[in-house]
Amino acid sequence: MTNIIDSYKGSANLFKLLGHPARLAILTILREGEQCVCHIEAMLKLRQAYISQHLMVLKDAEIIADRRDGWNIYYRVVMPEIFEIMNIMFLVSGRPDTIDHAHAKANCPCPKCHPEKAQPPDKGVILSSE
Amino acid sequence: MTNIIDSYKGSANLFKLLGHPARLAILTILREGEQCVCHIEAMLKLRQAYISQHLMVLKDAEIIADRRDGWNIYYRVVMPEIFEIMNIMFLVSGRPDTIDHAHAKANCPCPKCHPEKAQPPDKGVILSSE
DNA sequence: TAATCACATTCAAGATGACGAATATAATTG
DNA sequence: CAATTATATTCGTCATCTTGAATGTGATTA
Repeated sequence: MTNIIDSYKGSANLFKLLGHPARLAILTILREGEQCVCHIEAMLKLRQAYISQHLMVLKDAEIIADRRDGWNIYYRVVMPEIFEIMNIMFLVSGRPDTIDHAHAKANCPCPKCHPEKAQPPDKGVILSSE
Repeated sequence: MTNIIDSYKGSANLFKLLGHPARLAILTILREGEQCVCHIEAMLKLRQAYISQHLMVLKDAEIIADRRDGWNIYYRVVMPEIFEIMNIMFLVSGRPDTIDHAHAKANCPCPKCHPEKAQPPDKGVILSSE
């Protein structure tokens, strides 16, 4: 523990998590704010279980956190410095640091992507309740 | 290749290289300029062959480059952005981004660490015979 | 040219990570 | 409560990474 090498383990472990293209893609999707799993699924066209596995890894490392809202679970980044790191790396690697969400919204069933379904108009239009 | 995930592979591969404590330590040692392998060896107290293996990996990725001078081979970082990335990560992980070279110089036999041997003042005076 | 020095390379076993398949769970709806 | 929806977890196999041991190589010196 008093070893020089060991003192780099924490940083190395975080870098290791960033060393996977799917996880970099997921984090980029979360750059503009929280998103549900189905949105990520629609964006990346990867199996849901596979995405969940990566989300679990990122959550264990406390890079992201989740929040449930009804059927959906929304993930968000809670370690914003990660984006600064990614920015520089994307610059070096010649990769744009943003990603287009538009085309995914059509395929994502969550209420965030379909606000018109969020408050079913025929339910009795409760504009303000308790 | 037209895949979103694939477009992150380049960045991911670089992150993967940073995902190893020994490599982070080596890069930190090179932060202040080129160093020979024996210096890194003296700093980290790791086997020479092991260090060479990591240096090879970093060189293949064109993060570092080498230069031979007599018996010694000096390595230097040729991708300075890597330090900006490491700076941020070390800040997040609570690790100082510098490393003390002083104690290693005593154990490193290279002429850079022992300038007095670099230019023998008088070749005739042999204080201790072989 | 043989010995020495600094460093590189190869090999192999063990450890870790990736990822598909199948299954489980919590919230919601009817 | 049963069915459905969104998401999580477990398991097993295959691939990659790690790391020690042994050995090879180029530059230098005697």
